[in-house]
Amino acid sequence: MEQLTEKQKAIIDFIRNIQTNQGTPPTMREIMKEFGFKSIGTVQDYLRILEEKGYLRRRGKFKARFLDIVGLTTNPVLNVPVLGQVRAGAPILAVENIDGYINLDKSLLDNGADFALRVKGDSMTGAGIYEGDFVLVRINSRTENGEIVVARIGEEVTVKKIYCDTKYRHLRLEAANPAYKPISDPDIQIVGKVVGVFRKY
Amino acid sequence: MEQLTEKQKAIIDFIRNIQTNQGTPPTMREIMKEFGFKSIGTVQDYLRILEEKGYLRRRGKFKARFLDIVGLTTNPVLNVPVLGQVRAGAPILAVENIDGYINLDKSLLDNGADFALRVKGDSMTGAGIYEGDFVLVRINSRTENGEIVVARIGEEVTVKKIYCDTKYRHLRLEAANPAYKPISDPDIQIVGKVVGVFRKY
DNA sequence: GCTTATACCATACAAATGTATGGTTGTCAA
DNA sequence: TTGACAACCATACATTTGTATGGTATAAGC
Repeated sequence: MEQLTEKQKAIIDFIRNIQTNQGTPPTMREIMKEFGFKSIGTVQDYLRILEEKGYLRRRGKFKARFLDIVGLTTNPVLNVPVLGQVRAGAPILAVENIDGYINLDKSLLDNGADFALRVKGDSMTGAGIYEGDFVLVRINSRTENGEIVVARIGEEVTVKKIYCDTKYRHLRLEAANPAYKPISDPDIQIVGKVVGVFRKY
Repeated sequence: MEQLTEKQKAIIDFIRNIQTNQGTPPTMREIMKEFGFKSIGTVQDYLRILEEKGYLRRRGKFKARFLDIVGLTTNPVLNVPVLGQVRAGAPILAVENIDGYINLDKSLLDNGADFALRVKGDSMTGAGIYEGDFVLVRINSRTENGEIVVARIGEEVTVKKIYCDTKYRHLRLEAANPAYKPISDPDIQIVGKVVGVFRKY
């Protein structure tokens, strides 16, 4: 694709932003206002150039808001619930456990996620998961030895590495922090596999 | 929510369909055509009813293609470019450096992000940032000592902790991995501050 | 010097699109 | 039978929005 100047790039970024945020592209006059142009002709020039360079397409003549950004992945967005405190007895995804929702680009995850969980404690710092991080969890995904999972023991929900002691036929949870001991409780219930982590600074 | 008749439901389904498929809602006359109405007034009636019943909203008067389907409204989404290889000389956000785009829920970040970068190497594992992680970066944000930043030295772009040696009046980059030595290059250029991390398993 | 490209401005006009107003017909409940 | 409501039609008009045309200034390249 041909080079764009700074200004040209700013224009196409603006169009892309409006498109994704309000679900419809801007009009030429809206672009004009945004960039402080005093003439609509200026915008016409930019759009013509962007079209010639292959970054834009127009669908039909005289159509309002019919700019198409070439290559704009209208990425499917995943809407996952964020779990708060989990109450005893209640199923993990019960409405009363849900704290809110976040959106995530599907392309960030291979197979989607069923919920998110805010991490408490420092038991997984050795694996790069810190207190306050969001972990994204896929329920009922097949897990391998050593993978990071969300498990439930009674009303406690934790993030740990899972191991299966085939000899004794029970599950073992291990922290990624030497300060914590492995857990081998017969009541361990694997909720799902951690498929992503998000941290905010 | 109030009940809809068959026809009313068909209308809103059509609007939803057009919105998701072509990225912009239909005009009233397009709706008219689709359903074979002979008068624009018919569509006006339907839209009024759907608005009264709470299934539709209009943004502004006399605006083209500004129907909003209630409930389809996704949270504000940030569309950030993902940087690939950075070429020498080129400004960091030059089009040729951009590998693609990802969408992120705005609520995940306090002040937005300007671009994302795929992490290379293991120099920040001590801070929970691993090879392959995406870091989200805000350009020109004020940085404090010890914060994680993206810096540029020539055509190399790295993620490190930043420190200002006031005594010697120069910047120092430190890895979060004892295997790496601090960098004190006069050409260090701070690109932005790391405001988020995302990792996929 | 000439051409080309970028980056603007100004204005008139055409087409699309939303709005306002006032109808008709049929059904169903009070 | 009256009234409310859904489901239409018709037309004039206001406003937005895209198009067309013709400018100016500056810098780069031949």
